[in-house]
Amino acid sequence: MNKIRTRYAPSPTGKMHVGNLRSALYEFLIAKHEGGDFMLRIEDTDQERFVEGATEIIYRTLEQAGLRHDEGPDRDGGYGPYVQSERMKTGIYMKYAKELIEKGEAYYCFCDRERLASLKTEVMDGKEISVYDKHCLSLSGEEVAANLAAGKPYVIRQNIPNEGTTTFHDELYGDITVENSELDDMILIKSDGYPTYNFANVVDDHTMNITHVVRGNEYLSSSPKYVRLYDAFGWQVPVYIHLPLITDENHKKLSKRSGHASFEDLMEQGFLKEAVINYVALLGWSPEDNQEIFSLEELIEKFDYHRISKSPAVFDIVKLRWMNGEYLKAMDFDVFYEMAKPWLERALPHGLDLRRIAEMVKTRIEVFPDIGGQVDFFGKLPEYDVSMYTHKKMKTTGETSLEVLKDVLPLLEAQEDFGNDALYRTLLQYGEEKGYKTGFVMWPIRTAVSGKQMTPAGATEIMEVLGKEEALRRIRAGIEKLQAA
RNA sequence: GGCUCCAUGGUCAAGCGGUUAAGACAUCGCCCUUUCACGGCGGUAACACGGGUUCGAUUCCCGUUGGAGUCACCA
Repeated sequence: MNKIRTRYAPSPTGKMHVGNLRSALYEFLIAKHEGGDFMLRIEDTDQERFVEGATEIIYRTLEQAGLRHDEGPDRDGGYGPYVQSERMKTGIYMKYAKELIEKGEAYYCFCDRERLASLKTEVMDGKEISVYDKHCLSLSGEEVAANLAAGKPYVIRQNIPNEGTTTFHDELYGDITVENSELDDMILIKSDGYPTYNFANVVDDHTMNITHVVRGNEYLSSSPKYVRLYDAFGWQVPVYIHLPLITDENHKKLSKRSGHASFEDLMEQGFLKEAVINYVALLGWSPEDNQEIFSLEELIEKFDYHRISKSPAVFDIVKLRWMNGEYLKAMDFDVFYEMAKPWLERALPHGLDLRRIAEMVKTRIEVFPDIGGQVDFFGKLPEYDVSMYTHKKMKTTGETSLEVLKDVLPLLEAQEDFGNDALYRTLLQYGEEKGYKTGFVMWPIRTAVSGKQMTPAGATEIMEVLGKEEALRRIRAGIEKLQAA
């Protein structure tokens, strides 16, 4: 039994969105679960779509996510080069294409784009569909040679018979059979000499000894063509594992084009890479038990690709937030502080004690599970309008709230130490004297002082951040508002 | 439109012929509640529909409906 080899083969066209990330993750996990190798190959055969710097984004993202590849452009494993534009220079694709031509499995095609366009047939929703008519297949050897000698531009097409069917096996979806007449004679080599994805993919996967081809199931319906290529060469067909799609809330496939969240975007929003990996792993896969929180190591250990789901999954950022919160809560404070610092510095203008505020942030993380939103609350605190409300949970009413605020105002005015602990002791003492429950006292103050019903911080914490002057101003404003009501 | 795939609550999902159909997120309600240290309890909510097969279907088969993907000198 050979060692399992999987690959992540992105085209460098921009950031990696969540769907790309999950593909890479599953490819990584499938290999690592069995102690195999995970390889990175850059598929840059389309010069028009090439985006400057995109390759670096791929490296950075994989690195950040902890999906370390065993082989790749920057890590030779004996199967290089790992970038298709470089592989092309070795003549590998043309060599194999010619082999197919000799076998009658491919042929030169000199049709220009205009002729191709005339083949297209209009369909209902405005989409044009074309099936090549094998026009150039009937060219004689002399004609081909003459065209070639004349320097006429050409492509090389795969020759698929119009009769019969083609079947291939997918580990998840089982056997899939299609009529050959449904299969277009796809282009293997483009007129610029570059191979198409379809061809380069097959040639590379074989020559790089990839055992398990793991990819999104948008390739499911074209896979028979690939299988025909393997058969034409007499190569062993790899194990296919097509992954269910990840969709947005409208059940549409995630794409860079539609501006769906990339891994980088999520990082910028304050999500933790561990949380994102963990969440994404669970989109389309579930363990035997009910475990939900996994480290990458645990995923490697427990990931059995037979348990991958067949139906598409909606990317739900609400659940990601929850999971992120779980990781944040479990995080060591110093690590958390270092991470939150940039946000704190950005959000908090005054010379406040960042460490102190980071403590507040972390202990109340469940309100805003991403650091960004959490810190943002403290940063925006000075902007929030003061407003009062009645919180039925505490059995408080406008009247009792008013009473508490009035009682407490002089106490706070007399308060010298406006730190959290001191404030708390004062209010606690007040509550005890009155025979009030703590919450009964805290809720009206917290609300008056923060202007929000749900806050990530307690009353005294907020007052500490606001400072004595501003806190008192808000309490007075709250009193006025309640009196007016 | 052709072809391919998919179909358990709003979302992620367990289930693989016999279950009161798990669990999580979200939501609703009750309780607790500044920090130092954690929330707890409960509710609403699903097998798309119709035929089979079977003693018995969420589970197997067929059809219908719905959704998605794909149909480029893009990957």
